[in-house]
Amino acid sequence: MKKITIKDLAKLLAVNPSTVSRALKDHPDISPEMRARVKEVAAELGYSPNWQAISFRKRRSRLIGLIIPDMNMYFFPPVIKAIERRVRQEGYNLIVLHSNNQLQGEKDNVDICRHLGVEGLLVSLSTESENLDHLRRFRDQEEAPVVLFDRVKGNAGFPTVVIQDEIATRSAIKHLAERGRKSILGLFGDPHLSISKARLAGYRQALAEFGIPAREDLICHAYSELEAQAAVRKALLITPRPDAIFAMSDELLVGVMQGLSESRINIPDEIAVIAISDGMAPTFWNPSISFVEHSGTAVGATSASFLFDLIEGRTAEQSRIVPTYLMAKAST
Amino acid sequence: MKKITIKDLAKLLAVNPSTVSRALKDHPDISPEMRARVKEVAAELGYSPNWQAISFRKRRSRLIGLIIPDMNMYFFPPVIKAIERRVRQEGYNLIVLHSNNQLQGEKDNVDICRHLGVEGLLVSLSTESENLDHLRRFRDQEEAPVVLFDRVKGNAGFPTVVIQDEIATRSAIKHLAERGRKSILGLFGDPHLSISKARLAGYRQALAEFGIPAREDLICHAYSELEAQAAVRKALLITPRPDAIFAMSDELLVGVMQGLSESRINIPDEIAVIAISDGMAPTFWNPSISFVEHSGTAVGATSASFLFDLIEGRTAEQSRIVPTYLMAKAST
DNA sequence: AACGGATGCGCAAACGGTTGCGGTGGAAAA
DNA sequence: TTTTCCACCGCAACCGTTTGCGCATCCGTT
Repeated sequence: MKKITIKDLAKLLAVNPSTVSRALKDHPDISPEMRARVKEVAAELGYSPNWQAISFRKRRSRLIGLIIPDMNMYFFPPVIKAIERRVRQEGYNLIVLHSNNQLQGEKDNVDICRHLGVEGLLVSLSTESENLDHLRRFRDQEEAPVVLFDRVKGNAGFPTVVIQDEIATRSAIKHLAERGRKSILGLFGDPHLSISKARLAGYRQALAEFGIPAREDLICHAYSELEAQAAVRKALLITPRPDAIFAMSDELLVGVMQGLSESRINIPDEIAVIAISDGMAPTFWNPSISFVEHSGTAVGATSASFLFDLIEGRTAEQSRIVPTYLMAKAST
Repeated sequence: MKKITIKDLAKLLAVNPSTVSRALKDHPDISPEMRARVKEVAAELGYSPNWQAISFRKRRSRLIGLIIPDMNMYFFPPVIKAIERRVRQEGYNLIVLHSNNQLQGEKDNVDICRHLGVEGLLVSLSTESENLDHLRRFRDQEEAPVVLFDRVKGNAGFPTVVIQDEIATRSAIKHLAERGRKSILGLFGDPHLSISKARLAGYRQALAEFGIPAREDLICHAYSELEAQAAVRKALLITPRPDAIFAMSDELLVGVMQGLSESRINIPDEIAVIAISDGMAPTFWNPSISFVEHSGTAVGATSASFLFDLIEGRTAEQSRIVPTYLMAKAST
């Protein structure tokens, strides 16, 4: 089945292709009657513009690149969904790429995006991404904006979208402190990540604020569920035993719960649990886990909107902050 | 920064663009010396071919469309990751679209794919997709293959990728029966889905095989975690109480566990639990849940490979089956 | 010496749509 | 009646790459 083109329409209507082109987009140079005729025939034959020809001619790909470190089940699914939605709203299309948490993978992905001529890049950094020159090169050579979200690097000269990491952590710790918890195990992710740093800072800050002495043996960094589980196992041996646990992410929360349920410790009587979470995982257990909501949907939507504002030159902001809310459940 | 083109190279080398084009792809008409010269200059100036021009000229988009009903956190993340990997291996790019479990969304997505000129379509159907004419039209008009995976419709004339639904279910029920469980609550998804039908069939079949009378009050269809939770709640009131639960998916398993932990029933002493799962969720609880592995990674990789085999005309198969394995844990 | 074939490159059209500019015709203004 | 002006449409170039074909040049064969 041969695709029908503007030239075909022009031949049928005995007019010039340029007239058809203009008529289809309501150019004022074309009479209303002609516009109607053209559109009628176009609709009849089911004409649909050749996307490749347009993006070639206009030198616009209408593509947005999304690079994520890894497709974990907790945070990125709603992010992707929200971004895809927003991107399509703007008439663009989304290319999703995984860096597998490796710098090389991230560089490769940037090259793919450059090759495809994407008009904007949304990046959640890999844990190896100390140096961001590959992104700078992309931004400068392609003259396309790059927005960092969630896993960002501060002061790197890129616009960023994050949650109020310190505040979110602080409100979680405050919640625990108000309930009389005094030795709070803090579980944080890769210490290279800015979110880990910020959340740890919030943790320390809150402890100080509520007069709880900070104990280094209650601060753990874990890279996976298993490591979080091991950290909890170890922490439970400390005397006196911690009376609360804070997990900075869903992944770590899962590890925490695995570690706790092993030793049949009662929540919240013996130990309270709170996390920063999208809100899904905390419902897996009984009692439900209290959490500070870190909405992937909100982060995704905000990042995409930010990117389009930059593409259109509508803003010069350096960062946007997604608010978080404390959701108290039975675990605290 | 102006992008450098073949014409630029040609001007610099004082040759014809066609020569440059051929030299870059080692066309035998071009002498080895010329090839070397061209490639050297190209590398020096960092020439990278204009993707839009190529896909326009060759009438090939090198795009694959992936339409999923909804981005749930359980099954699709590994599927997407595997597909993206495979697609990129073949030098293609992936467009991910969500139908939001609605027929209209699915149709819209197919139109987007048609418009983008995708060369193949991977579809996991929405629950509303009884009629598949929109996919048939796409396949016939675009002359591009369509592969249905996981949420498929049998006998619809499309190549499909599924797991051995009956066998997987049967092995789960067999596992329970061998452990002396006799009243097994079966939780299934939307009855319109072919996977629900097949798994229910496997359930009935296994019961018959192991001499357990089928009881309609132990068969439930749930559309969400909440509904699964409610179904469990209700089933626990039946006397005698069921001594096992089978959940056909991760989502339902979560609901089951929520329902069970409410009433503090001991697993596996009072009730055994088994599910068909990707393998992640079953580790959330203690004891770990036994499951029949339904690997999203395997389904994704198989689907993508199948699609490329069809694109290249390397196969005329009607379906591919992904094997499943019983993973016995402490819950049974 | 004439011929045939291979080798190596250039020419130009083509893909589908867009766009600056130019031209025609008719109505209004002079 | 002539001039001006605008509404409406056509002409042709152009985007970057590919490709069929043609045309030299050179080598080996008869």
